[in-house]
Amino acid sequence: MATISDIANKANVSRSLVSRVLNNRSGVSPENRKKILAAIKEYNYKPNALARALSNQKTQTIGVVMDDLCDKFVFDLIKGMQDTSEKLGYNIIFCSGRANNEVKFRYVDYFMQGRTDGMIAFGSRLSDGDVFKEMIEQPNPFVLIEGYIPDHEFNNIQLDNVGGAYKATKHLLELGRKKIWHVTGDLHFNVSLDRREGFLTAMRDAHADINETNIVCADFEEELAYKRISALLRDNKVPDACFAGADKPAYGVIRALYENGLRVPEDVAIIGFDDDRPDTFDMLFPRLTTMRQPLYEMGKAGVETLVRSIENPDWGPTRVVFEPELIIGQTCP
Amino acid sequence: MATISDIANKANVSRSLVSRVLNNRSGVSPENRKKILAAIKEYNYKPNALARALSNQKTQTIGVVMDDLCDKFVFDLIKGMQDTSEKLGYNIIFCSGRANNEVKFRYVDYFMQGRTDGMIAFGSRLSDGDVFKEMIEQPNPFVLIEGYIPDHEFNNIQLDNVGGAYKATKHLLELGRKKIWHVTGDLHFNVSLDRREGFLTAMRDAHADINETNIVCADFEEELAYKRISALLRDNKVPDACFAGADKPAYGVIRALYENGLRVPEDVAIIGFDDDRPDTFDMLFPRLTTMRQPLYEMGKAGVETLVRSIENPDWGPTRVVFEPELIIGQTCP
DNA sequence: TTGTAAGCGTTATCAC
DNA sequence: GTGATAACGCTTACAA
Repeated sequence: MATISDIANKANVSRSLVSRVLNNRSGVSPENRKKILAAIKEYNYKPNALARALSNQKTQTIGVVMDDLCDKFVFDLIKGMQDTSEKLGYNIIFCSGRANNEVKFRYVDYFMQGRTDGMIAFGSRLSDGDVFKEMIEQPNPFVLIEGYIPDHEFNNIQLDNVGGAYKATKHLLELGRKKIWHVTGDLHFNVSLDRREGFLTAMRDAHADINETNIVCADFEEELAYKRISALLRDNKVPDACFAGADKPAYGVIRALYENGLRVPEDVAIIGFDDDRPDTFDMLFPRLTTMRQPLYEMGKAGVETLVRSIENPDWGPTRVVFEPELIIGQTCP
Repeated sequence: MATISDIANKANVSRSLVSRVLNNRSGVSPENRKKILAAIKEYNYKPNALARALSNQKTQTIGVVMDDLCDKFVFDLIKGMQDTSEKLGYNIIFCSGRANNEVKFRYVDYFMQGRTDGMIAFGSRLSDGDVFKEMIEQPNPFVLIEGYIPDHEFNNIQLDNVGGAYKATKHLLELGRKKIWHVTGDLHFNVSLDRREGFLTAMRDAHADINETNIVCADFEEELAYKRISALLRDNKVPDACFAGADKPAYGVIRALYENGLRVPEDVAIIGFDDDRPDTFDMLFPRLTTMRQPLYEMGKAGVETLVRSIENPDWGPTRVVFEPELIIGQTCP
């Protein structure tokens, strides 16, 4: 690999002059500039980014650690982060812990060891707490999206999951439904706990009869929701509405209801969460009523917050909370 | 940020000793090792990876440029690359050009400027040719998956798209079907051209009547395939089989057929390509017969090939071609 | 076992 | 306009 010294030698000038040309600075005679550019071209020379970053103390890069890169649910988040970092002049690179804490630790460290100007972590597994604490104890700028740590101040982008679940449940109650079930997501995730809490609060606030309520856990899985709800229906238990903590299980619920001769939304109203639509066959199913999560905007806010921290270290920690929006589909009357 | 000098001062030793401790090398007295470890802990010190890489001339990192990170089709590819780089002791980071050539160029450069030990690019847009040529002209190790450049030798992981399409078409012919249509993917992608070529060759080899054949382009889109096939059916043209250059359009074809009262597979047999299943509702549709692309293995091979090039620069360029596998579903009789 | 000094490829300061 | 020289943070002969 050619270095700046090779170019300097070839052009018979000092490295400083080459550096100036590379950085488009003035103070180089036209002849020298020409010679230098020629040498750069001849050697197909590219400045070494590591050396540059070491000297500048700036990588112009944002690192993102995802819980899992392979989940179509996070596409909009990724797009929001990409578009925004693009606009703000930062490179953005992604990696994922594959739902494995040890790997996640490694990548947090990886980014923090000077390779990026700051990092963003996404996820809300309860077990992420350790990883997040690691981030708090080091000096690089960072932003947590979705995840949080109690009793600490840091850059944080959140969705109001409790409030969203409350709103969804209230919507069902206002439709006159009484026997409302709740299918939770994986309870190892904070979002699931929060949504359950919002559901219960709304029920209590409305003095709804919790005796008729069944809460089942479905791990965000369509199939599991299908099985658990089917089992309840076989017991001759029947709700008149169901709030699912995510869209995938909501679809499982619908399938179980169909197979038991129940109509949606006439017999049972359904609300999901996330606005995470199936990628094909939209057309053959009722469009799900759901709480939309503004993922694109959350990604955008994450990058903006991070860049502000990078470029203006004196800004205090920023917390942004987004509100989920009720998307009216065809599964509520 | 604490540096190695800070630790050395704190522990009252030289930087070399600290370096030895950091790299788990012998030649440090127990007392000094202890003092050094204490200082590291106290300062929460992390060695700067850039400085280290600059000195070592090794980043222990693989960079991957995807055409688009936000496409669930590439999940298995990503997993294959992640698992394999994990096993081989490399960090792996991803970025995507968002189907934008200029951005893709930037990220190829980004990785090549010393930030990674080598890189992998995935994609087969015809317009990628320029980006790929850029890669050929620089000295860092790299692997192209799916993409290729005529008349050049380099590390390349390929799927035999021509052969796969040939096999798929032959399968339909052997079922006794004669009026076979082909729905292509986006023709700005090499894979689409190759699959069309395989289709045509198989038809010619079987002396099938091409007059009855309709070839329509569907850009990998379910909806577009639906529209174009619907239009043909309205013209009272009816096939007895259809080979789709991807699974998404295959589903669009099925929908159009259903709406026109045609049964699958009785009236029309369907084969897709990619084994790219819809994420929900599998159960309500006939399982598609398709040509499976071993994406996980391709990702694995990509990383293995790259690491071999990195660690053994004398190895010549390696080309690996995978064969698609016919997956029997319910859309062929 | 320990420390000095040179080197990795840049940038920036400051004489000339 | 130009070129030494030091600095960025780390590794590694080599000498002590």
